[in-house]
Amino acid sequence: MARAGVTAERLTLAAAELADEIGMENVTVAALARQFGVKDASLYFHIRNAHDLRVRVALLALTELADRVASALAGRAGKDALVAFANAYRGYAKEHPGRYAAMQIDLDPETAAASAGVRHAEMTRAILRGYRLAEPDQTDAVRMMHSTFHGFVSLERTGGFRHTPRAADDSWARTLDALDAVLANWPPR
Amino acid sequence: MARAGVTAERLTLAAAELADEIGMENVTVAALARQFGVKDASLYFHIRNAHDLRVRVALLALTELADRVASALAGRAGKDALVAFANAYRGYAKEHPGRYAAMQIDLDPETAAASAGVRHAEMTRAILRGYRLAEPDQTDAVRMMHSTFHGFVSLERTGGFRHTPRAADDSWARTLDALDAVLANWPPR
DNA sequence: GTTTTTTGCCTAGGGTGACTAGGCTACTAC
DNA sequence: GTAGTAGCCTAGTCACCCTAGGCAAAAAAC
Repeated sequence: MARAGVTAERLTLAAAELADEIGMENVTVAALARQFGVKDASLYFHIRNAHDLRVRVALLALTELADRVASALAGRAGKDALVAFANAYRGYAKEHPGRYAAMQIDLDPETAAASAGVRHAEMTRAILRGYRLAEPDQTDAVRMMHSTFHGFVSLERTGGFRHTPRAADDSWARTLDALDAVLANWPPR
Repeated sequence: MARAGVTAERLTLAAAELADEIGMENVTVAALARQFGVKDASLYFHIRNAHDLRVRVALLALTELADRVASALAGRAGKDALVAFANAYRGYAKEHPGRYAAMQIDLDPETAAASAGVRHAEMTRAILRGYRLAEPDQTDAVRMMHSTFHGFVSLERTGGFRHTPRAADDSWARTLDALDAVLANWPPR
């Protein structure tokens, strides 16, 4: 019997692609095994369990997103950097809804600390250097930025903007304008 | 054999409470049946299927949240109203994490249109009257507000703020300050 | 107050998915 | 070549979702 050549990496990538196609909630060990022409039991040689698989997809997505954001950010500063970051973030979520969904599972603290999530935080802080915010304002601003991006993308994806005709793209652009304005003029305590 | 007195409403409420205790992903038809001392097959007399149950919990949560926000908003205007809305929203999510998670499934358009979600939108717009924003800025601002609230609560819940010592409460308060500032001074096109 | 209808719950059973134990076989290293 | 190990297998358990069909309790009709 020929071997299928399954590895944890190939499984993770296939799971990510499957997630983008059919939704993360439909990515099962059994479905993945079918894709590889292999019995589901065989996959447990490469992954610990279904949760482990989901964590791997989440880490993959975090890394991919961080890479994308990093290259979008190269050579930019100020509002330019803010917009580039935001568009890279939203673009990734739109192109890879399944991967984006996978990112939302909560990782245990050690895993999270070792993930590309920390690169996100660093890059967000880097943007804020253009706005000259001191701690603790900087942390608050990072959190607000992240909240806005994630919230917008998340609501857009679940159809939260459907009931109003206004295009999401336009609201997104204006939201970034507003975010830039408030970062440039962060309210004093 | 005595009847258990199961109704769709009681099932929905029990499912919501179960969700808050053990997480929405663990709310199963089987678990719910056990709570009522009944066989799982019996529940299908009251609910169509597992998805129907989740939708019911989502609608319940949307209504509860809208009620809570409405009473928090009574008699307030301007930043006062903004903060009251935001705190009611975040408070509900913190007290009822399972219900909040249930709210995130995407409803089909008709169901969403008939849900309490529209009340949320109305109330958000009501707040913005204090800031005198005309369309389409108003829609953009509504979306930004909602994104910020949802994003913050969502990140907080999945532990996105764990790696920085700054208290989430403080960042929340400052985020609301920033939101108030940007609404009061919405950037011109 | 009996009959009829409806309602609420049951048992039985099929389908899918997660996972374990234990076996066989193809590569790898010596 | 032989030993070991890595990759895949079958077989089987358990949980959950859901349907079909039966029976008894409650409600409605007479």
